Amino acid sequence: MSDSVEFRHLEYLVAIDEGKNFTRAAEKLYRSQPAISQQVRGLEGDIGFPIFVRRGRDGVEPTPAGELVLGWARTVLAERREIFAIARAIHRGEVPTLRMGFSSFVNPALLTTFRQSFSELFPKCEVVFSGSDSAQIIQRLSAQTLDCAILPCPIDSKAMDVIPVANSQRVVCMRADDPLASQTHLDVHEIAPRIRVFRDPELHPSAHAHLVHSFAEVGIPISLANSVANPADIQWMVKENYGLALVDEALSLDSGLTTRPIAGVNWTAQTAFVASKDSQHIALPFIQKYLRQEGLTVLRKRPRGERIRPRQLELLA
Amino acid sequence: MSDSVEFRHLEYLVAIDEGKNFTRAAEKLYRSQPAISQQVRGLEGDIGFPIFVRRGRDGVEPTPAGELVLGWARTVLAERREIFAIARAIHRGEVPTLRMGFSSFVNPALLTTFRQSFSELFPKCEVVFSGSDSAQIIQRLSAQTLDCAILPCPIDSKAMDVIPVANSQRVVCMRADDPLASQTHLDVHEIAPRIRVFRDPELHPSAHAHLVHSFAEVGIPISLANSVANPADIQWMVKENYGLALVDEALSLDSGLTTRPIAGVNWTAQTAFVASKDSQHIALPFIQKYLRQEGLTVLRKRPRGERIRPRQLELLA
DNA sequence: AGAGTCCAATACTTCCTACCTATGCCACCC
DNA sequence: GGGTGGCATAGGTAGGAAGTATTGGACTCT
Repeated sequence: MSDSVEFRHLEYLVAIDEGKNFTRAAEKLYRSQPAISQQVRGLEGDIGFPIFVRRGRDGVEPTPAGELVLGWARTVLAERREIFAIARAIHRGEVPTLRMGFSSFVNPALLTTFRQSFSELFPKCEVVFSGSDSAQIIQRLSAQTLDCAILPCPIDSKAMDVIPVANSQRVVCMRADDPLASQTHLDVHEIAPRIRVFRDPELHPSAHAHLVHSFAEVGIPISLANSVANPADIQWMVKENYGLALVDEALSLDSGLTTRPIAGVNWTAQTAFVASKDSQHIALPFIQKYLRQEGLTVLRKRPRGERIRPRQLELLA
Repeated sequence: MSDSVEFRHLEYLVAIDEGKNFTRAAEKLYRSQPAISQQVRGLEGDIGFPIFVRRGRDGVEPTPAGELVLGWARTVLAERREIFAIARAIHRGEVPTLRMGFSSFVNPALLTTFRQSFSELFPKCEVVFSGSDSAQIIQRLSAQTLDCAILPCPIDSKAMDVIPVANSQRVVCMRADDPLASQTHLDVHEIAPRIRVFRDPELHPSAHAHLVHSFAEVGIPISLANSVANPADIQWMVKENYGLALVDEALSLDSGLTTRPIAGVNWTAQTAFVASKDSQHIALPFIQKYLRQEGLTVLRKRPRGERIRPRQLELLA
């Protein structure tokens, strides 16, 4: 039935659809017009339905079924080019080192997971990581000195392709001997004025704006106090009693510190895989496609034939 | 380069990989062993790298580059079967009516969007909708008397494929003349005891559990009061002063009612496209694939060649 | 109405190549 | 050393993809 359909046919179909006419398609394909005609007729015979409606002088037009086939044909032809380009690069050991940026505020486990998955897919390819602040990373993505990054959301640059990969709770970080530590949940109004350690707003303006917005929703205007550039400094400042801080619940804490969730809010930190839309790294389209389809935690080699299903858990977030 | 790669080659590669040996693959394909050998050699010559390492008596094994190609080959061969089966069904007007369930609590705009998108992709195919409660819908999905559904999350049945399609804020529904309506944001502790109109817990136990959990997080044990089976009844009860209710912000309100957001919480209602994993409807795999890749709002015919990017907005939720 | 045009389909030929059979070659094993 | 399992090579054949030449249908313009 469809077993006789070859890539050749798909190329013809797409050319015809683009040219709106068999003759023009034939020229584009460096074939004679009858060659195209015959192939398409033969194909339509095999599959059992017409792809195009012939309108004589008005050219040809895809049928509804043809539309479906054409859409698929285009993507599958693009995939063929892409896959073999990548595979050839893998074989030659020419997959260029993937230069990956990350903000110090993302959960390091994500980087590890990514690295593992990536090296299973691209065995001979290196990854180098550069940790910095979001603004800097995004600038380097634009400048093509980084290929991709794992960053906290939101990312509002229109030039970036953003794929969410994780979502975790924000909790209050405090000294273990803080009186508040006796409570299992904290009241947002009670702790808000004490939160005085922030990520430097300039290092990720949109994330800061988001935070301000979150506080505003609770009716609390925040006064920016101390700001830091990385989680270690947060912990140091909290320990030295400069104030409380909001941190990712996955953050591994120094001794003497603890965290508590906040009652009444559901503040989460979303983390995303980010790459410039016009980035050149050959593996990127492939990585993005799979991240989109299967998420970060499952981007890995699997037993044959198995299809991973999205995990329901994520929906509970 | 890769232009000479045909589906025939991919079939051979997959058969070889499955049989671990050219000879067995040849038998399975009803070809002679040299035919396979030659095709693979020719292919490897064209693309410029080997797909298999020949280990003599120990059979063959894919190279790293080969692994990548094989993975793609399998999916693309499956797609070919699927696409032509669907396209043929479209042509014959044989795409069976899609029986779609929905909970009365989902935003009706989602159903409209879905229906529009669907009828653009499958022009001759009907959709029939059955509105009911989640528990009932899920049961009917299992019983194969429905093909798919749009339901509020969470869905915990392991037998269901769940694809999130929308996420919206939960707000408090009240009479327009309620004293609280003078506030732009409500305090969760203040309104919690007054929320006395709920969706019937039995109609969607996991969603109810989720709600209870949300309240517990704010330190409020909820006492189940009045329960209803649809949003119209919610509005009626609120109007008749039975209590306040949590509703979707997209809900269109009767006159005399209004809604207000709650400060300090970020309660959202996620809605998902749900189908039984062993559902038979021919169009489902196709629909799911596209929902996963492009989401519900963009599942529609687009100008040629354009690729839709996921919208950054969603990340801000 | 008739000539001109645009385009797909048909008829027939040519030539390529996928496949076949037969055989060779290599590695491993009793 | 002979047997065996497995891929590669050689040479022939037939099916089919592509080419040339031509027909046929639909529309346009004079």
